[in-house]
Amino acid sequence: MLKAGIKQVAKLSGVSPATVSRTLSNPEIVSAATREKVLKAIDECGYTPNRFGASLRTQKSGSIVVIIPDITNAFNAGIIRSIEDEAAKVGYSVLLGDTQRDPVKVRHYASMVRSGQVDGIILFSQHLPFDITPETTIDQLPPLVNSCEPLDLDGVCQVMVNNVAAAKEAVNHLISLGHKRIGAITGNMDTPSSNDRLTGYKQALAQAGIEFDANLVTNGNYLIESGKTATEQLLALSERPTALFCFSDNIAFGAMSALHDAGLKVPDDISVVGFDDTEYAAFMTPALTTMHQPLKEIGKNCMALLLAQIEKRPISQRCIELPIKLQVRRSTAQLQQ
Amino acid sequence: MLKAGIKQVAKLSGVSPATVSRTLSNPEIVSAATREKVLKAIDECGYTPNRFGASLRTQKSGSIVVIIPDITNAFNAGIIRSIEDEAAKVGYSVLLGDTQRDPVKVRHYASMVRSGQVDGIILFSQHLPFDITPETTIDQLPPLVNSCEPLDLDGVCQVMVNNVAAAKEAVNHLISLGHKRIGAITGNMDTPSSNDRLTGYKQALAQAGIEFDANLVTNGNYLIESGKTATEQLLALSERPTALFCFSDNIAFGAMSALHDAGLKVPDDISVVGFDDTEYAAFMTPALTTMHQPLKEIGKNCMALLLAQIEKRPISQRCIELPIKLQVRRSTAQLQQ
DNA sequence: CAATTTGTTGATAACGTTTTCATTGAGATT
DNA sequence: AATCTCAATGAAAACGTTATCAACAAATTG
Repeated sequence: MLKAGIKQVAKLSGVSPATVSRTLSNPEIVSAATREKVLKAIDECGYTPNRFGASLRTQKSGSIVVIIPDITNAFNAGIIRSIEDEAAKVGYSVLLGDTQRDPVKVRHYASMVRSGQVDGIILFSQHLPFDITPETTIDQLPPLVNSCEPLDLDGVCQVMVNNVAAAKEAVNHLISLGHKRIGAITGNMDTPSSNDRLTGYKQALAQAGIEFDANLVTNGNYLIESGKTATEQLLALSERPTALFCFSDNIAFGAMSALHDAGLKVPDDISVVGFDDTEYAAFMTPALTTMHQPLKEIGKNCMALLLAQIEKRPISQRCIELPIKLQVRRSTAQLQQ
Repeated sequence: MLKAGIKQVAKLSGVSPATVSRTLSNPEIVSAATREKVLKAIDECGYTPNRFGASLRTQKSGSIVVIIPDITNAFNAGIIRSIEDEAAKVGYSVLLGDTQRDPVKVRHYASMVRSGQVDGIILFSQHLPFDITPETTIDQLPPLVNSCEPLDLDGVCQVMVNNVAAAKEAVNHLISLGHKRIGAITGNMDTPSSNDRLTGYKQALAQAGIEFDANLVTNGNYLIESGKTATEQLLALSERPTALFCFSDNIAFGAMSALHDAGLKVPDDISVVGFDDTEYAAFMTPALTTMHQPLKEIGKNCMALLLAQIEKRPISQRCIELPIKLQVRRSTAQLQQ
């Protein structure tokens, strides 16, 4: 029951280590007879190839790291699950790079590609975790795909969602229901996603000829709590909004809580729309109207794009934009006069 | 800018590779002068030690895998975040073993310890993912800690919560409010946690002299949806329950949704208690009374116990039971006559 | 029948570390 | 002065694979 190496297997089956290796990685180039012998020996001594030996030789780790601000967030968790799923299908392992927004941790995880511990990075952040000079070209970077929070660097593989358009669609929905005083509760304003959604909000307003009122936008941080406190602030306004555009479902969840506490009925007294369409959305009371994000597709595309880079395959489209669509439920209604 | 190895550093600083290695892992045994030289050279050529070279030599990967049924679940996500945090502190990486309850994936991830890819396993499952014979002794197993869903094997390190006692406390709370017809919505009944909670439920009932009514327990699966459908079933009973004990917050969330649809007010018409105290609990309407699980502590203890095994330190207490306490909020109230 | 191709296999050399062991020289002890 | 100790270093041998290259037999071709 001692840990068996490739040499033991070789000896046991009467072939060379090379042949054992071939039997495992290129079965078709070894004769049926020897293959059988080797397989039997492997089974007999319970041999499992040592990853480090192989990796050291091939310079491939078979792992990737996903650098993500907070695994606890349902949106992030959904994507990472999809990534894990796709990675597993192609024999890759996923290292969890939960950073809690700590730049030190981000860099730590990013450095793993230098030490060879991972073959590539999926990055959910707008900050490139490397030091680069202006002369640095894209192909000097390690395999990397950037998702959801675009970083400002041409040529990097990205899988995104059009946050401006999505926000616009969300707000247009409210406008079409007769709302004019539409509050907005943002996520962290240091993220591109939140900025883009704010831009979309403004564009929708402008297009409908509604004047932008800075008092109606309150900054949150994508967390439930912030949705609640922001809503309380908005309700304290002398002229309160008749609808709320929340930049995440979590925020909407907090908002609903605050609205209930204030004795307001959704959607009769006030409409609310969320963003993400997490699994909670459909079960809120009332069921939340929200922008549906294609988590599964995001993960899938991230992994595909990363794999192409790792395997140095040509990539036709380095920038993938996934559709995001409005999921209308019961939390929005025609404005009551 | 080519990737530098230890040999380049050695040449650049005029020492041997051995000294470079020592400078990095045992700085104190190399003279200050050479240390400085080496450090300067390292900095100059941007050297990062190759993980595989080191791991091959030391037979240590510096990684662990956490095998968990579903990262999307807020409870699981909370624990894994804590594990990642603790692991990072001691220089370990966390491989994400999200299995979606697929035994094949469980075994795949478990096998990583055999291939050397990870040094240990944190397992959230009641099934041991190895083939063992009756003669197998504990110290033949790889470093392993089992959490939340106890596996039936003496001597394995475990960090647990007393689900029987916790459930009992939850139900006693309802009983103390005058409830007698208390519905239960279970999680997956193939898990020990759910069975234990059901046991606790029955014990509390028995202790209060309330007869157990099988009609009042409905099987869910820890997901929101199941909470909703289970509640609908319970409400269809000729004599419906006056309180609901939900085996997870997600279930409670689904239950609240169903109750609202049925026009019932919580807690006036029916009380609800959950289990987990996820971040959503406090913001439900009404705020959910629930059993608080110490996610952070669970993760912390898991990692500590695993590390002790990896480093072959003596372990005084192999079985850790963490306290779980009732968090009373607004979803439970005195039974109205 | 000789020449060439094809299909299998083995020997061997890396891959990049760490660690053991031996060596050196300087300072301390007799 | 001769020996001993000790700290600092280097040489070299692993760790367990895989890939290259050469070798050999068998099969095909001219």
